[in-house]
Amino acid sequence: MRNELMSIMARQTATKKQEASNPTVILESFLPYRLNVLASLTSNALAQIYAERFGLSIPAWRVVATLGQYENRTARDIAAHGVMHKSTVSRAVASLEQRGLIARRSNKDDRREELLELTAEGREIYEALAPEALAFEERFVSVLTEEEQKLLVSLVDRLSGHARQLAPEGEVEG
Amino acid sequence: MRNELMSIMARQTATKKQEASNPTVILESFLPYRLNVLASLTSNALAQIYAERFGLSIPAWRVVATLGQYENRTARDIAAHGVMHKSTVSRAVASLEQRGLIARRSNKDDRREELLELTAEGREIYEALAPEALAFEERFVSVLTEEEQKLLVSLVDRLSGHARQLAPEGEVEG
DNA sequence: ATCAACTCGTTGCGCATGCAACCAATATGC
DNA sequence: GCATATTGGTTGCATGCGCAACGAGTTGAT
Repeated sequence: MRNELMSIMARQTATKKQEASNPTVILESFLPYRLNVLASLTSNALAQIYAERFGLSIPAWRVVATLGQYENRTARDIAAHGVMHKSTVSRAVASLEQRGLIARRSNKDDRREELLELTAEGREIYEALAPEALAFEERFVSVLTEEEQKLLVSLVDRLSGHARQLAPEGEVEG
Repeated sequence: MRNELMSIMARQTATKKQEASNPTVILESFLPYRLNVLASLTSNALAQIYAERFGLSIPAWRVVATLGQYENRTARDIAAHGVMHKSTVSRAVASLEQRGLIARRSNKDDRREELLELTAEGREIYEALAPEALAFEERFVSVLTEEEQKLLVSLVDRLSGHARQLAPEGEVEG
């Protein structure tokens, strides 16, 4: 069962021979690398949809997607959930507001934070975008069985939870 | 079994109610999103190791890691394998060469491409880095059983292979 | 009530990134 | 053989990013 990545790299079978004292990172099975590569592949592909068709950056799409699913949420929530820097979210929010796709109303109980929500126009875009995103995902995961898909999500869940714990408190969202 | 991500977002159980005509992307089970978040978490954590301790950027680390595993490879190979833009790799290679960590020799058979390899100093850094990277990975995946780890890699394999096919030819590496 | 510590969000700055144009070398068509 | 297309790699440019500093609001201690 030949796989793609091997075929790219392994012109000869020229993998460095392993000496006991010199551990080698095998990129093909090194999860941080593999996960990043896979994430890039999916990001790039998905980004085409919402960039070309709707003029949204990745952070902007995430804000819209979050507010599409949760009626309202703060910038901080969105940043933490998506492991984005707060300045990234701030700028995405600013541009979406300027385009009239989202609105902010400051929370009476804590006037530092502002609750964000989609405008009617914003929701229109979301409702155009969501089916495309779901269709993309479906194509993307179609190589896996239903069971495998669920399994994958649960593995990713557990890894993400664990990774968040490993990350020192402040480091993730700046 | 409460999970981390839910606890961040689900203050109330305020998920938008689903109407038949308005599909909603559930971010918690939307794989492109989840994979990117997980990749960010691991990248950020790993990056601390090779940035702070060895002054390497992510692309630079990838070049070093590739040449540590495969004796020599071209910039193009490295870019394609890691789904990086060729200009990103070009600059990483330039800086590594300037620091004396890698060397290039142009291929006699095709003088457009240059084979890259670690210098002695480069290999020293690799050999210091590799065990740390492996130790990090071990901690990272320690929430999974051995079987689950293998399973995950194989799922990622299949998804990556499939995603590479979906990506229009030129789009991935510019 | 006051002051320090903390939090949400914004912004100036420097740097890295992707894009597109480019050069040199090779491959392809005629 | 010659012109054209393609490929590996570099670079100028504009954009986006993370960082760190900041303002405004809140919390907690005294």
